[in-house]
Amino acid sequence: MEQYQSQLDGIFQALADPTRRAVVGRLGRGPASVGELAAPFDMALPSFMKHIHMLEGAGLIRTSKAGRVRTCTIEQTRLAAVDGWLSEQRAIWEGRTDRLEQFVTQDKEPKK
Amino acid sequence: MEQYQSQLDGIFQALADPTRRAVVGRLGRGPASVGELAAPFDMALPSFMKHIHMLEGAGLIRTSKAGRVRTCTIEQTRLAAVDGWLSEQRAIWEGRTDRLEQFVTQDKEPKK
DNA sequence: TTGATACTGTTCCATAAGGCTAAGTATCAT
DNA sequence: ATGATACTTAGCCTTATGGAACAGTATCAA
Repeated sequence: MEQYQSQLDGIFQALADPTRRAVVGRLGRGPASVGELAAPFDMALPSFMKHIHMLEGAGLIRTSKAGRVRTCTIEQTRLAAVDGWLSEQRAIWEGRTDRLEQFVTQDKEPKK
Repeated sequence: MEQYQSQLDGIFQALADPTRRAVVGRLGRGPASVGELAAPFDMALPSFMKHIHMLEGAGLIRTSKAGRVRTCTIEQTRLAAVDGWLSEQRAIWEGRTDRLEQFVTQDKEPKK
């Protein structure tokens, strides 16, 4: 609950860059290698890798290496934290300040 | 549509700090002066003001001065941009890559 | 008109972010 | 065994962030 805040720091920070948001968007279509992900960007690989590391650090993606290829996968559940924070805000300004704990501490369930 | 991205940069960046998220949370309960907002934080006023400026720059709050007091108000519609981006992501990984324009360019309507 | 209040403006500082190049390692293909 | 591929590591550079102190301005209250 204290670390909820620092997690949000990392998540929002990671999403505050267009390159990283684009990577998240791409990974939404399915896993991809670092090379594939980097291709669309006019940027040296080491620079691009920093973005990958930051996304992984924020928990927004997972990566694993097979041979010389590192494959990245999106971690959808982490975006739920953003969703949770938004719900929290909405709850506040709608006057429903109760039930906040639910948004904050548990992963949001498929809201269908 | 190009500036949609740089707007998101600013919004996510602004939300990537716990002080600023706390201010957003507080303003969700109603307008407040800079002094009131700053009170809970162990921070010099000029430092705190930087956060206010950043939030205003991102369009997340509006401020106006009456006499010597500057009052801040939340701009709920700006958080809708975050909501829109999230919807976009969800649309992508659910395979519905059509209709993206709608999420991107127009304010989301109350999704009741 | 004096003093307190509520910011503002300016400058400084340390660290982090985002980019680069150059060189290194580990696989895979031949 | 060699060369190409796919990252990695290590520095370096510039700008942005988040904090501080200190002095300044504009109100409001007495």
